[in-house]
Amino acid sequence: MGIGDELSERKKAILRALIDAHIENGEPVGSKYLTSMCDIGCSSATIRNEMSELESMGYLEQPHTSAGRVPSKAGYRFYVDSLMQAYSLTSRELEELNNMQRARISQLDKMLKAAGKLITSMTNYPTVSVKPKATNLIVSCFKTTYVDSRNFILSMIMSDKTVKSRYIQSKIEVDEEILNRLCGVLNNNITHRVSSEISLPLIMKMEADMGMYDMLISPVIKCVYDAMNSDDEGELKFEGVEKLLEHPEFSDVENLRKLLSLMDKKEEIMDLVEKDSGNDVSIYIGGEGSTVAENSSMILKTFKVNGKVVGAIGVIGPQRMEYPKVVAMVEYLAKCISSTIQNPEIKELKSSDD
Amino acid sequence: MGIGDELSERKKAILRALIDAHIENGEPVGSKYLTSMCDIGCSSATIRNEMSELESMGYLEQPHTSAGRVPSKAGYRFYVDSLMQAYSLTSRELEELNNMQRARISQLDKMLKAAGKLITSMTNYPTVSVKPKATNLIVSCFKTTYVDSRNFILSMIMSDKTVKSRYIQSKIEVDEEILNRLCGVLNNNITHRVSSEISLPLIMKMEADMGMYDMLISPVIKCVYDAMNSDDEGELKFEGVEKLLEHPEFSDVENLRKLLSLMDKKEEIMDLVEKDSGNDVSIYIGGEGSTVAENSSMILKTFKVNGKVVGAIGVIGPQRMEYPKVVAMVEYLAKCISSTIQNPEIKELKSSDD
DNA sequence: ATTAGCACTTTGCGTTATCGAGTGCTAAAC
DNA sequence: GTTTAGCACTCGATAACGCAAAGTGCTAAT
Repeated sequence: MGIGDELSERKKAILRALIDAHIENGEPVGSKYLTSMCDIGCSSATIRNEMSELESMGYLEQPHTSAGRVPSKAGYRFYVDSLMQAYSLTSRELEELNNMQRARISQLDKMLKAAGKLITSMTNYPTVSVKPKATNLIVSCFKTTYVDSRNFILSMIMSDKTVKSRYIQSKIEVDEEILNRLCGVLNNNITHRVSSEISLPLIMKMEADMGMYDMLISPVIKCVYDAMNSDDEGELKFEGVEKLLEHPEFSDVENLRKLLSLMDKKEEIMDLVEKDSGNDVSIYIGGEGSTVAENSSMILKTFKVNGKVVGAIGVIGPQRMEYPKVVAMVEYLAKCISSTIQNPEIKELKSSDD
Repeated sequence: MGIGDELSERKKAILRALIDAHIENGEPVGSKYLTSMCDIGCSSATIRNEMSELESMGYLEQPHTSAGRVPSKAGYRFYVDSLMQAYSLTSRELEELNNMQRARISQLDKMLKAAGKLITSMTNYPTVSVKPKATNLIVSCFKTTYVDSRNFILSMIMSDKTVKSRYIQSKIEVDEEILNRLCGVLNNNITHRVSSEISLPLIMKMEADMGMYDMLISPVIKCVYDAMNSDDEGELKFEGVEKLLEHPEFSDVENLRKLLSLMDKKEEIMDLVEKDSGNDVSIYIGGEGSTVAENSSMILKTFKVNGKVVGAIGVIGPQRMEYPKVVAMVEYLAKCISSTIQNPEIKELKSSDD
């Protein structure tokens, strides 16, 4: 880190107390207030001097000459990195979080959605959830299932082990044997190919392979295409945006607009997530040059499976955020989600005993 | 209707011109402005008299004594029902709309999402899309597909003809015969039952039926449960909320908060959609007693298949909305979507991972 | 090195005055 | 009888002013 090393213990204590106070009541904090509320063993004059130095070091800012101090971006940065005290979840909160975990939803999106709702309701900040684009999604195996002479199911086991199914109503009569043949043709020609490789000649070859049943190919190919490309885009979702309005910093619509500009920055956020180490909760303090707007912050936890990012969840809010609490909750829920997606088969089989 | 019948043609013309003007520039409209801009053949004094009457009839309101008039809720109501002129889409707009239609996405959710993005970008209002809860979703047929000795796919054809699939990793070795047996047990015991009917005794009976393979039942049942309940909730999504900030009425956060309270009124909106005739675009002018907040409006078009509501799409915004344009666009897109879902060549609405 | 005391600065707020837009009303004109 | 011109009136918006409160920075004393 290095940042903040030059600070004396007293400066750190003052900075911490000041930011805590500011987070709590939202107003600039003055020297008098600090002396009365916290027991740093010195008078307001001393604190004034210290604050003045903290300001010239870049950790604090003064809205105007005769106001108290407010944390700067660097101040918040140092606070979240080294200063803030871990929040320990109350038993009431733990209970709520565990309730959600007990629901044991099997699909990542649903899990993220449920977690998002929970975090939003518990913190009063909107949740952001990210699902990165599934790059190079390919079908590793086709299966057909006969339903009746006009209907069958096409199941595709994708390279990421998910299954996609399509119910297909056929124009011509089919039977199990024809479906097996179709399945074979698909497996021979399409598996292990990315969607751009499905060329017209290839399609024609498959139609030829199907002989008099060539009509089956075209609707099926359409489904395959659809399935391969459906996740391609990646998703960025916000839940509970309305909660922002309860925070006083957003009574100025301009602030709100700046923060919500995030909603249009899908690509940038995907990048952030992609680059994230994933080991820990990341805190982005907004400001110039950053994806997150001035006066805003984003807290994100990404999930990796086999070293690949498969999703992320977190909250957005004003820079003046209850970091300790939010971090604790995101961390806890993330741990639950991680353990669920890390070893899914165990989960599936274990669910009997609860 | 009846409402507005007592209005002379001149009153109607004045009301229409006034609302048009107000929608355009957002400010209270005075008599002078009306005479100069529109050619109703009379002077400002006459218009003043007419406006005064329109006000006492409830169609107009005066923010304060010395301001122009503003449409009341009833005024807007009458305007959208009878007064406003149809907006004809420009060729540029039609082109954009058709582009989207050409993409021909097969799944309703995806289609709604794409349509929503388009409407939002073309109108600058947020889109709302609704998917009602799938009531009494039951499995009408189970199919199993063998992958290898440790893995198989469970496909469920639901009562609404959609297919859901789950990829299951088994703790014990399986083969096609065992899977067929599992499939039979499931079909015998679960099909045509709603999820609440899947009781513990039933599960135990199925485990008994499976003999030494009873361990398979529990993970499978969990998937079944999951599938039956996954759509149960219904969905209410908002896209492009940030667009609201560009409209001056929302520089007062209070207005924004009121409008966005919709985001928490899932049930009420579902109700509205459920009760909607579905024949036409519905315009909800907000106000007391209504789900939609004061000063806000919602435009919705619902889709029915076989007389059952399967979804809805529309926009929300300030009461001062460009109704003609928005209605035209929603109507057009809705027509496209309807025709696509009415005759689905390939019917697929849900797969295991999206 | 710390602190008490004080002058200084700046915001917020309430008061007042002025301006302008738009109405309602009355009396004249069509 | 309907329409119109003219005018007094009302009310919000804006700016100017002064005052009080909060908080600082600095100086001098501890």
